[in-house]
Amino acid sequence: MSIGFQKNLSKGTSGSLGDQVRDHLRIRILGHEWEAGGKIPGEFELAEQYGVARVTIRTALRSLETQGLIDIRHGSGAYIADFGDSVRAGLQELRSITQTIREMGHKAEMTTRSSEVRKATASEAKDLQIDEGSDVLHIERSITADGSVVVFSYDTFNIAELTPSVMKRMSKGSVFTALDSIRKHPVRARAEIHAISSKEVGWGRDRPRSGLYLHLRQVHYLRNGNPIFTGDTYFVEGKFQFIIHRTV
Amino acid sequence: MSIGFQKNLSKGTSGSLGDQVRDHLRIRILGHEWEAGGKIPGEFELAEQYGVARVTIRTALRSLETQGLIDIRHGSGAYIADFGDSVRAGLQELRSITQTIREMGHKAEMTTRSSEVRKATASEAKDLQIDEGSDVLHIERSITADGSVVVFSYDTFNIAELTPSVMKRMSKGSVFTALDSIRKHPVRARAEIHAISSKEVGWGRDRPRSGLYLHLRQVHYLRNGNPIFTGDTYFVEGKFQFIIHRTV
DNA sequence: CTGCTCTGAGTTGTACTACAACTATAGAGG
DNA sequence: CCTCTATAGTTGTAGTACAACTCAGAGCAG
Repeated sequence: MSIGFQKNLSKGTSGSLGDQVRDHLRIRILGHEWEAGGKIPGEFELAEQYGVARVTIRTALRSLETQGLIDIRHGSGAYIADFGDSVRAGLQELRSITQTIREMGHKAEMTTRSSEVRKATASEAKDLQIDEGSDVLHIERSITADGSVVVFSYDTFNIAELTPSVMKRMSKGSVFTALDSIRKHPVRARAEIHAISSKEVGWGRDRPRSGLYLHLRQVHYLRNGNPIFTGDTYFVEGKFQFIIHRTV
Repeated sequence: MSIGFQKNLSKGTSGSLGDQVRDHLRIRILGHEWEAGGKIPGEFELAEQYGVARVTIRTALRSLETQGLIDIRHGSGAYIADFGDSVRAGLQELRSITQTIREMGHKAEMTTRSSEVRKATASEAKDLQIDEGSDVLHIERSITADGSVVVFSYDTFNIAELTPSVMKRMSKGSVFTALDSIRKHPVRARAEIHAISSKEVGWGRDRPRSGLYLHLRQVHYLRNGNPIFTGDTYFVEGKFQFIIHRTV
């Protein structure tokens, strides 16, 4: 039985066949199609399901193994890595925060505090690989899960990579889906992680008393290696469970 | 020209050929054999260098791409991801802390504060998938880089997986190299990340004033899926630069 | 000379086949 | 009941072939 793969998913997915299969398999895994520790179908059967060659399945599985989602055992099969439900909030997967919150079963809302075009600072120019003083778009937002603030973010975009319509979109919804519409979806990010205790970060009456945050200083890159935007994201400690899967 | 691969590296490496090639290529990449953004040899040439099939090279490259070390472009080649030097401290790579410190060019020292066999708590028993009250080995250590404390760690091992000689080794050197000697090297870890401000964590006169730590709550797993040890690792904020590469 | 299109060599992506290496299970034999 | 062995099933590696894509250079039009 074929899944009718390319036709069903040609809109939402992109990249090579192997990448499409990987993304589709990830959805099936996170959707609990197989129980934790359970065995997924063999490579031959998956190849038949998707209507692709076994080598294509293998590239997808290899990627999922490196991400820690599955465990491939020679001569036996591929098994769902037993990490419990928390796998969904994997830090190393570059995904929309709001979307992640929603997939965990909570209600996510985003509020834009300010959005302005200004000149790049020295640090921003260096990260974005542009000249100091070039125009950048700076956005300050907060994200809530089930009504309580979990994230404060300060993002700065290289305006040369954007279009006016995208800039408008970003104030309303997810940054990632907005960038997706002009095929400028970042495929890679480099993040520095810090613990910080500060009263200066958040705003509003819902700002946490403790002032304790997990701070991600990020630079997002396109497939061609160019940086598209940089930002400081502050996760309110205790409100957002951060999981990371470490592999050899 | 062949690298004489299997012979040179059969001691230090393990796993499939693809894993060995991946590990060797990672060393070459981190050793700056190619400049950032530069192109590495083609798959055919690498296959010839290592004396393996192209499909084996591809599995290794695919893994390195998922880890964010390289960027593969269809019809063009594989390029070194331009992240600067900081790639060496990648959080998602499961490696010895002391070894990571040394590779960054600093002097690493480890001090064991205490090492005792006791009964597992409920939480430890759950993480290690053993019965509550089973014997576990609990070790408290601190790690310094260039003389200043960067890490306090509290680790708890499932004693059933250990041998007496390994337990002695672990008090002296790296946990990972000790476990390697009995082929119980963890291949995967699940870590929760927290920001914490506490005076209770560290000890000694070098304990940081701020009490601000990046807290990793980890469970380490063997290839067969069994947990081998769990632990709380506290990184002194500001002393250790944490980098994470996020990919789609 | 400048700028454009097109061609072609080079590279990665996918398909197919074949066999080696390994695993897990069932069954024979003690 | 236990141990060993045979065997079917699965992943790992090799080899070949071609498709899809990239990039630089040749060639042409202006």
